[in-house]
Amino acid sequence: MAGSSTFQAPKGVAEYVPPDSNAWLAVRDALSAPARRAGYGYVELPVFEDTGLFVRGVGESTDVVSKEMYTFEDRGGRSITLRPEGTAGVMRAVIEHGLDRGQLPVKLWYAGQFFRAERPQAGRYRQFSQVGVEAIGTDDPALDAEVVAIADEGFRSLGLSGYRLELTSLGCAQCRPAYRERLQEFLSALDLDEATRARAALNPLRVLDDKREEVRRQLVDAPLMLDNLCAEDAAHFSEVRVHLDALGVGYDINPRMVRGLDYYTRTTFEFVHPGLGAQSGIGGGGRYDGLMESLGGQALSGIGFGLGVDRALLACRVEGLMPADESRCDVYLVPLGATAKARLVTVAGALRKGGVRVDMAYGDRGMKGAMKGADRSGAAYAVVLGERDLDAGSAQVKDLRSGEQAAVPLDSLTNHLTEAVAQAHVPQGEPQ
RNA sequence: GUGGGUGUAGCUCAGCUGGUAGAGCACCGGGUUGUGAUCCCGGGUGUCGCGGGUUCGAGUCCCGUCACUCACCCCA
Repeated sequence: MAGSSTFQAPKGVAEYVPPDSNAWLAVRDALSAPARRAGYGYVELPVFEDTGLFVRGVGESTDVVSKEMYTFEDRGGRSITLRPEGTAGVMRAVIEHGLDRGQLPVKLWYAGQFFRAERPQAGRYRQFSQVGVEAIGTDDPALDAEVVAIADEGFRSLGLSGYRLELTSLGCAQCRPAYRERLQEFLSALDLDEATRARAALNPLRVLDDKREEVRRQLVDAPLMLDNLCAEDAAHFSEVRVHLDALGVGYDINPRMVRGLDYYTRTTFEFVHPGLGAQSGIGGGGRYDGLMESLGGQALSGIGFGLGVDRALLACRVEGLMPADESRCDVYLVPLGATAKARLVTVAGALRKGGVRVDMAYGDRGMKGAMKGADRSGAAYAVVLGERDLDAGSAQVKDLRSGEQAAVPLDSLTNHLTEAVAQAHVPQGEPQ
C-alpha cells in the first residue's frame, strides 16, 4: 500500500519513477534515434482530436474505434477523442499544414502517449507510449524497406535479439476485395461459433490468426492474400524483400498476419517478442495507400510504424538488458558549514554549465549521511569542503571507486573535476 | 465486456488446524570529533485493502465490496 494517499493512478496506466524511469527514457530515445538519423522531421501533435478523424481514419469496424476509444464532449459540444493511434493525427496535420505540397516524400516522426479503454493486462495499458514515423508521398519499395529497417535498428540498438520481424502484403484496393470474397466463401463452409462467424462477416482476415486449435485445423487450406496479389503488388512486395535482404534485416513471412486498423494496404509488418506473454507485439506498421485521400487530402500513398516504448522496455527486462546506467551524477558535493555550502553552491553551478552532472548534500546532514548520499548517487567523485579546507584553500576530492583522496586547490577545482569526469567517460563511450 | 489468481511494513514475502503480526532488503540512528560502499549495535516505520457477519477472541472462517494482476478479446 503506497502510504495512505486517498488517490491512486487511474486504472491501467503505466507509471515510471526513478530509477526505472531512466530506462524508459533511454528506450524512447533509442527507438527514435534511427529516424532522426534518416531525415525524419519531428512533429508534436495534440493528444486529442475530433472523434470523426479516428472514425474515418482508423475505420468504424475496428475494435479500436468501436469499443476502445476515450471519447467525450467538450464544452463547445464537440466530440473529442484521446488519440488511440498516431497515423490519423499525422495525416490530418500534413493536410492542414500543406506539407504534402512540398517535396515528397514527407518524412515525419513522433513520440507520445496514446489511449485505449481496454481491460489492462501484462504489457497492455490504457495510456501507453509509442514512437512512430510516417513517410508520405511515394510508394517506392525502397522506402518501405527503409521504414522497416529503421524500426528494426531501434530495437537492435537496445541490444534486443529475442524478437522476430514478421512481414506480409495485404494487397491493394484492386486485388483485396476479390480475395476477401474468396476467403469469406471459404470461411462460410466451416464449422465456426457465432462470434467467429460475425467476425468473418465483418473482417474475415482476422479469423486467419485465431488461436484455437479447433479453428486453426480448419484453416490450413484457407486462401491467403499473398497468393492472390495482383501483379503490381506481387512485384512491389518482392522488391521490398530484395531491399531488406540487402540491408541485412532478417524477417519471416507471415501470410496470416492481422492488423487491427483498417487502413493498411500492401507491405505490412509486425515485431513480435515471445517473452512478453499475451501482448507480444512490440511494434508494427505498414503501408496505407488510401488514407490521405479518405481524410480529404491528395491521393498520396504512405507508410509508417508505431513502436511500443513500454513493451520494448519489458522486452529489455526479459532479456536482462539495462537500457540506462544507474548513476544520477558524476560529482557529489559535501559541504561542512555555511561558508563551505555557499562556496560549493557556486561550484555546482559552474560544473553543471560545463556539462558535468552534479548533486550535493543538502539539509546539513552531517558527514556520514552526506557521504552515504554520495555513494547512492553513483557519482565517481565526492568533494568534501570544511573549515579546515577553506583555511588551506583547497578541497578534498575523493575517488569513490578507489577510495583515494587528495587535496585540490579551490581555484582549480572546477577544471580538475571537469577533466577527471571527461576522462572517466571516454572509455565507456557515450556520456549521454 | 467475460473468466481465473492475489490483496499483511517503502519493496519482496512468511504467518500451521482462529489467541490483536514477523523475516530479508530498504530506511533512520549509533560504533567514527570531518568520510560512503564492507562490518558491528540499535530502531518496526502496519487502519493485516475496505465494510459487515460468526466467535469470548478474526490477518486466519463466511458474505459483500474495491483494488491489483493474469488470461480471453484486441493490440503498442
